[in-house]
Formats: sequence, structure tokens, C-alpha cells
Amino acid sequence: MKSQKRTTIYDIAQKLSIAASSVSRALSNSTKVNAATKALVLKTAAEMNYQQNAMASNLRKGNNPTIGVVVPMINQNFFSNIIAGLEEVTYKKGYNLIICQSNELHAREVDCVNALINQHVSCIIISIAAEMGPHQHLQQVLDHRIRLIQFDRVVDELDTFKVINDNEQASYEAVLHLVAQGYKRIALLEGPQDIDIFRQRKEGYLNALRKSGFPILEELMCENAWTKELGAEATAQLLNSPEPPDAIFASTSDFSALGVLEVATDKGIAVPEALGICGYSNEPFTEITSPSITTIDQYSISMGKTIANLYFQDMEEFDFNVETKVVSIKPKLIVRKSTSRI
Amino acid sequence: MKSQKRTTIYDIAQKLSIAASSVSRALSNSTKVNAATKALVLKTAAEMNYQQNAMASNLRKGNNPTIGVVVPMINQNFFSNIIAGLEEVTYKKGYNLIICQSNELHAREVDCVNALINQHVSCIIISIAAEMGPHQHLQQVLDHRIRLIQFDRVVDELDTFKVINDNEQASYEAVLHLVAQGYKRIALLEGPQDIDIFRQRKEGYLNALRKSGFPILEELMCENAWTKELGAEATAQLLNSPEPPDAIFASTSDFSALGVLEVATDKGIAVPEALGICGYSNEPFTEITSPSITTIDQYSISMGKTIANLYFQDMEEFDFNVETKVVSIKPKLIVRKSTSRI
DNA sequence: CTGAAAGCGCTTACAG
DNA sequence: CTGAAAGCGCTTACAG
Repeated sequence: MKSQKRTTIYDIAQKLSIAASSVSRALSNSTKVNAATKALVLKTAAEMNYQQNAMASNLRKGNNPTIGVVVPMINQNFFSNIIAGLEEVTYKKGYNLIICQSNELHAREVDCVNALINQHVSCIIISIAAEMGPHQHLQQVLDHRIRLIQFDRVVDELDTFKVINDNEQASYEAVLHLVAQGYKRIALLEGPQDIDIFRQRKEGYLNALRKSGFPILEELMCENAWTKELGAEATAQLLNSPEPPDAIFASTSDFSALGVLEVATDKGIAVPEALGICGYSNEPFTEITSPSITTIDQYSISMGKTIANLYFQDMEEFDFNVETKVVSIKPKLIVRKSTSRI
Repeated sequence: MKSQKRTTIYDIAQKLSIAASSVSRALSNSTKVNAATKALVLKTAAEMNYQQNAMASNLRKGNNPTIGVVVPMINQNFFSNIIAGLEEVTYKKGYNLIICQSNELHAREVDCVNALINQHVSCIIISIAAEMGPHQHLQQVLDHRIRLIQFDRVVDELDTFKVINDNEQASYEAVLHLVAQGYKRIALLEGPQDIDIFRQRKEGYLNALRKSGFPILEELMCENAWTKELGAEATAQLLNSPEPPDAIFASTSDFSALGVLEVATDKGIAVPEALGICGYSNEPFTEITSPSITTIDQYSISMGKTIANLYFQDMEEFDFNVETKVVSIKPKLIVRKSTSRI
């Protein structure tokens, strides 16, 4: 038992005195096999506790029904929802999912991608780490004829499928909502501007100001305020300035918005009456703060499903429309109490 | 380019007019190879964009440095933290992680386990689905000489490594804390009693009542109150009863505790003065409700690391102490405002 | 419908 | 240090 090897197709063949190829055919449910033989093989395989060796099978067949996923952080709501969505679709197709996290580090992202290339996965699905670097590793994926799908944080120059949120439009609508609620001095907490999604969100903010005939004021835009702590710091500065804002759009995340809310509460500033707050991501907690926080839902689970479906569609369709390489999902503004003062 | 095959060890060998075995040795950094040859091979491999085929290598070596993980839900805080912890350790060891989710369904759990056996993973790490069934699939894992580590929700009868929380002790301490705060009628929201962790938590509750000389009252124990909605329902009933409780221990989850808090708030019942509330899991939101919710932290990330280390320790040590097959992690009571009335 | 043979891409004793 | 050969466990043309 201890050093016993797993039973192979040959063990079954030997036991039944037939050829290994027949066993293989019986097991793979081929039509070119006698029904009686097939039944016997199946029965014997079960008795001998046979389980196929997927490595051998995949090697021989030259394909590996496995998709590699590289995300910055597995345990972040957005990404774990993406993974859950992916898994739901790939499971039904009999695909496995290999998960890696870059921890927002470029070097680690490169490592993960290389490991996945070695694994001969059929597809790599990736959201780029915050610490950016050259993207030869992604070009490598393509060179090795592995499909590549980028999502959320993508490298524009690379000609791959991209599934993104329409960050600009979502931000635009969020800011217009603030304007409609009568806020006049709307501040922006920005994320690192070398990351595309944060640039887009800023663009949406600027467009909404222009559209509303509001001035664009440098002093109302705070860089790199993308954690709760940094959001709180930026807020403290904003609120202490001679002309403080009457609304803050924490475009980076709900965590940042939470920082804003805590500082406002500490200072006894009424939300939403004296200060409107809007976050980004629709983290579960935004519903239960007091007041609840207006935010933007990214449909992360369904985004995961969309990504996976894109791969299978691309695999299965003959003339997949190359024009539709970028799928943009429109996020939804969720209006809650933190901005409802009318 | 389009139908080009990936370069193999043979392509390199041919180009350099040496044997494939030498290429293999050079690539695997063997000592039995001339330094000059090795350098040449490495250079050529890079030029030819060579990447090893892990399937072939693993098949030949008869081992697959991959760990399969089966969890009920990937996108639940506890589990995604476990996975993050696992990944941190396995990444450093050069192992891959294949992730599956059972969606709390037994049939799907069986599917996942079988797929992982086929993959010849080295180890399967699992937390059992809520919908329980026979566990032959787990016995199969053992029969196929794959290591099995159970965590959190485990099957007791199976002789495998188990990494669990000391649920009983944690519940015991939580209830003693409620007693110390002067609460006299402490209700329990239970989870399904066929799941071990929920039985253990109930046991801790009962022990604490006995220890405190409190009566055990059936009318204060509510079955299957393990979601926010069910928690809210149970709470409404409890608070409408002739002798309502003055504290509720939502032993199932913080979500359940949140349901309690919402009902209490709706009814205008002061928390913690008139009603104490304690949850379980230390979900991020417990910190930011008003009042913040007392709960129990399960150290999920470090639990993930512990699990992974257990595997590697078992692999590497010669005489691993078989006695230590169950690792019990003591969760920590986090006292917050929802129970602090003294 | 069945069998014998080749081969997926690698690694590793075995000689030299 | 290097090469020729065998084999990991499977699948698939090729004959029959």
C-alpha cells in the first residue's frame, strides 16, 4: 500500500488481456469500441480504483484545459469576486484554474506569468500590479501562443482582449450626481496616475466639472489618496484649507471614502448636509456605515463570468469578431445617504 | 508564427549539435555538465525563447508540485484570506495552487476532488461543504497517496492533518465576557448542527453558562440563524418574546450579528446598554458599524500559512510527529462597543 | 472493432 | 563531462 503505484491503463489492459489502446478508447467514450468491451473496462477501472493521469493525457493531446489567473491580491473583494465568477464558468467547461497573486509587485508578476507559461495553460487572465514595469512577460505569453485576457488594470499597447470598467463614464456620472445634489466645490481623491483606471476616473471627474461649468481647481485634487489612511490624511488637509470642499469623490476606493467619513465624523461635520461623500467599488461595508456611502458597483462577479466566456467564445467560434476585443462594462452608481441631501 | 510549435529541448540540442540529455542537464543546473556547455545552452535557450514544458517534466519525474484547494466559496472573506495565506507560502516553494469552489454543494465538492486527483496534485486542502454527504471522495484522495489536509470544517473520522480553530474555547470566552459585562439572559444564534464548527461553538456557549451558574434555556437558542436575514428573523422573535434576552451571541457569523444589530436599531433598543451583541469572524465591517461589533478573529491569513507549512514540514521531515495531526488555532476575542457597557 | 507502434517533452540511470 | 536509450502514462493514426 505504501509504495504502491497508481493503476494505469496498462494495468487494466493486462488484467483483461486486451490492448492498452482499447482501454483508452473505452475510457474516453470513443464510438469505435465494442459496447461489451467498454462496459467491462469501465467496471474493471472502477474496481481497480483507476483515475486518469491528466498530465500524461494533456501532454499527449498537446493541450491543457487550464486557465492561469494573476491578480494583485486574492483577498480583495473585487478580485475574489472576479475569481468566483471565473470559476463558475470554467468549472462547467471542465477547466481548472491556477491562481497566483502578484502582491502588487512587478517582479512577482513576472514570476507568476512564467510559471503559467511553463504549465502550458491555455489562457492567462491578468490584472496588472500597481508597481509597473516593462511588459515583455506579457509579450512572451503571446509569443508562446497562449491566449491573454487583461482586465481592470490593463496595458493599453498590448493587442489582447481587455475587459474593463468604463471608469471614465462612471466617474462622470458620480460627479454629475454630486452637482445635481447642489454640491459646489467637489474635491477628488486620486489614485496613482500611472495606473490607467485612476487616470480614467480623473478624466471623468474633469469632464463632469467642465460639463457643469465648474472651474477646475488644482487645490481640490489630491494625489495618491488610495487607502483609508491616505484618504483620511488628504481629507484633513482639504477640510483645514481656507475654502474647504463641500463634497469629496474618493475615486480610488471605498476604503478611501471610509477615511473621509471618519475624519468628517471626528470633526463634527454633517454628512451629507455639509459634506457629500462618494466612494468606488461598492464594498459590502458601504451599505452599513452611518450614513451609508454612495458608491459605484463594478459587477465584479459577472465581470469574471464575462471574461471566462470571452475565452470560450474565442476558442469555439470560427470567425470571432476581432473588433470586439475590448469589452467595457458600465458600472452602476449606487446612491446612498452620504450624498442625498435633497 | 501562427502554427509554430514551442521550442523544445531537442530544438536546442539540434542547433548546438549536442545531445538532448546535455541540454536537459544544463537547463536543470546539474553539476555534471561543463560550464561552457551550460552557458551556451542557457544563452541559446533564451534566444530561442525556450520555456520548459512542466507537464512533461512532472510526468517524467512522477511528481507535480501543485496543491489543490477546495473551499465552499472563494469570495468569502475567511476563505479568500486562507487562500492568500496559502499562496504566500506555496509561491516561495515554487508550488502552484489550483483553486476550486464547491458552492457548498456535496456533488460539486466530489467533482472538484476527482479533478484534482486526476491532476496528480501533491496535496489537497479542503474545507467541507455545508451540504454534507458520504466522504468516499476524501478516502479516494488518501488511496491515491495524495496528502490531504482538512481545515475549519472537517470530517472527524478521517485520519488526516486538520487545522481548526478552537471554536469551543473561543465561544466559551465570548460568553464569559458577556457575563462579565453583566448580561443575564444570553441568547445563542446557532448554525446547522450537522457541521462540526457550529456544534463546537454551541458547546462553548453551554459550558460558559454552566460555569457561570446560569440556567440553560431552550427558548434562548435559535437554530439555523446563519445569514443576516435569518439572524434578523430570529432576533425579531427573541425580542418579541415575554422574557427577551439582554444579549445575543451570533455564533454563526458577523453577518448574523449584523442582522441582530439592524433589528435592534429599528426597534430603538440601545446597544450595548439594553442589548449586547457578539458576532464571529471579525469581518472588516464589524469595525465600522455603529456601534462597532464585538467579534472573534480567526487569524485566517496566518491559518492559511500554517496549513501550507504543515504540508512542507510533512514532506521534508523524516520522522514527522504523527501525534500532532490536529493543529488548533486559538481565535481571539475582539471586544468592541456592542458589548462594552461597563 | 481491435492491436501494435509511435510519440507528446522531458529526465535519468547506464555506459563510456 | 557527454551520448544513446528507455520510459513517465497516455492517445491516435495506421493496419488489419
